[in-house]
Amino acid sequence: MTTIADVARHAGVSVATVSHVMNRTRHVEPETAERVRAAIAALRYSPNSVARSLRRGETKTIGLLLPDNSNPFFASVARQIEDAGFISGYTVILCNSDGNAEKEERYLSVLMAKQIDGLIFAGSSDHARVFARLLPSVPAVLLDREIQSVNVDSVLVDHVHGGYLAGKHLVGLGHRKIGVIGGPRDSSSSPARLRGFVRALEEAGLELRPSSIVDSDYHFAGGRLAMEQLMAQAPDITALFACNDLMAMGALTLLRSRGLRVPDDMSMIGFDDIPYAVTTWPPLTTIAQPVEKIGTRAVSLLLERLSEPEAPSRREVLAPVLVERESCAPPRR
Amino acid sequence: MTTIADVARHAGVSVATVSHVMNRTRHVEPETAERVRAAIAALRYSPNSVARSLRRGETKTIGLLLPDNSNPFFASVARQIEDAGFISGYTVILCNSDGNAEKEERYLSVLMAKQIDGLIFAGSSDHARVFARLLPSVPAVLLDREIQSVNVDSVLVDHVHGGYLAGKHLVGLGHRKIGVIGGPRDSSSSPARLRGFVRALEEAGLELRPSSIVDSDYHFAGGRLAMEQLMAQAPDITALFACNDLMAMGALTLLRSRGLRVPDDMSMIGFDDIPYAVTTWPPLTTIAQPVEKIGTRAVSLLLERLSEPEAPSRREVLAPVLVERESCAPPRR
DNA sequence: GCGCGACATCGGCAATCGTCGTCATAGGCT
DNA sequence: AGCCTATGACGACGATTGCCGATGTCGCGC
Repeated sequence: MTTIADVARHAGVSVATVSHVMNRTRHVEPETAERVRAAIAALRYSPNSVARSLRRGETKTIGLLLPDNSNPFFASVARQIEDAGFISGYTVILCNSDGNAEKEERYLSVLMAKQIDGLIFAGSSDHARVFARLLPSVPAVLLDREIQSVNVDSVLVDHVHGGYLAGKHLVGLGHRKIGVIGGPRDSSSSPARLRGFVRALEEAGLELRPSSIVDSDYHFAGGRLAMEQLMAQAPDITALFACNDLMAMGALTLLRSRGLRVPDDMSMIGFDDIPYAVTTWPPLTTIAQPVEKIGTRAVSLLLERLSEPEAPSRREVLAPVLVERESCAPPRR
Repeated sequence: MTTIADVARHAGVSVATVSHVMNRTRHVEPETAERVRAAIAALRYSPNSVARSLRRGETKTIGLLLPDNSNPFFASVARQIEDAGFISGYTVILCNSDGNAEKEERYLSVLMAKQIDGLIFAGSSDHARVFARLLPSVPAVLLDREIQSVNVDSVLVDHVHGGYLAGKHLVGLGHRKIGVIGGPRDSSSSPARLRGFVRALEEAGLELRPSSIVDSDYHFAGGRLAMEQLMAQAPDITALFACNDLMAMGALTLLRSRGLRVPDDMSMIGFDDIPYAVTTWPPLTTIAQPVEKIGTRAVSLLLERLSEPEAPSRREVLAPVLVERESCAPPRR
């Protein structure tokens, strides 16, 4: 390891001068500066960020804590965040909590110990506890959650509106008996999507019978299972709203194995617009979350807070949009 | 920020004692230790990892540099690596290079400056340069690449064998005219897969006509396009080998839009076994890469090297396996 | 034209960030 | 006296930065 002292010696100046040359933090005689730069190049010196962080009190690192980076939705968000962060000179530490509160807490402790400059947190279920203890001590941006606290901003998606769009679309096509596959009850998103969906039905004078809704887990296999149960409970439905695309895809598979065709026998709409929604047959009509925006806005909010720690906390609400593909049609019966 | 000195003061001992209590690095009178622990708890003290890293010369951090974490294959690998690393007390810095050599180099510099303890690198194309300059200075594990160098291990998948399995499977079903959609020529994997595939054909006395192979880019849209071109160039093929699942899925979509049915009119086999391969209709027969193994083995190799820096470098070859689903059948004509 | 003080320019010393490990020391025991 | 045992003091680790000192430049008054 070559250090700044080696460079200083090699260039015949003090370490202070080397530091000032690197950081352009005060004027240095051009000739001297050149000598320093030559020494840096000759020794292939690269400053030790750990030492720098200790001294400066900032690590140029942000923590990204989410349930599962292999879920395509989070994968995209993570990608956006990593990109946006890197452009601004920040590096991202990736953490997968599986939505497990205990894991979240462990990760948070590690991240705090590592002195991250900021945190982007996609919590899953109930973690008010975690928040209360740890969050306010580091600038943070919450995804799809909010708490009232200094230092914590939120990027939210208007799930209620998304659900409403989904309902409106199906109702508009003429469907009257509609089934639903819900996500986890303790997620922030699924209940909201449902709420909006129900409102759309009500506006059309329809109601959602308890028998035509089955809760599941946001996964492919779960969607398949839920669809099976739904067929048994509510065989007369002509359309389906799945609270995310993965479950919609699972449901699609089940329908096909039963010889039912989409959209002829059953219309189907999902939520998220993951990249694989175009991959099914028929391509899935869905409510798109603005993934790129979520990531880039989260980073922006975080960076702005870093530069202005005392600003009032902000919540940014992004609008989902309906993406019509080919899995919805008017009912035949 | 509370520091070890605050704890020492609060407990009425020296900082050395506090440190030794935390790290169990020398005997401390139980009573004193208890007092120290109480102080730690009372002050909610957590040691500053940055200072610790500077002092100890290790950061408990590994860098993960890959083309794109939103590609489902890499997403899964990243997940495995993050999990395995965390269990052993390591934290992961995520970097996306897009396979761009310049970006790779920039990321590597940053990672080195941050004093990562080790690197897991899924390089994409030509980066001998990058390697030569930077790699040997940090313990590293290469995914799907190898270079001869101390300090660098490799986890490889036997792509040749995978391609061979694919070819064998199609030939075994009776196909004689087979099309291929290739990946990027400069990737490490695609040419190898092709090589194995061709060997399987040759063993059956078949040859791969140049007109029945189209190169693409490993993406969904690329696969769709390639399939279109292939239909024009080689309309008589009865089966297709796509060098990855995403392209297979694209091809599938195109076939469907042309009114062709899989596997009745065209058999199709992919490569990777991404989670969405079960999601298509029909579910995709494919050559599975052992994703979990890739991640966990990479971490193991890295940790072993960290504990034994001078050990001879190792290459670990993992075997892909055929996963039969429903996209292949004997030819009808 | 000369002498002197004010001021700008440039570089080095040393303190500092928080932790850990080595060496030193005080006390109690045999 | 000699030897443990338990703990404390202190100097790295590598970089940044406030402060001071040395040198050079300039202007002014006589």
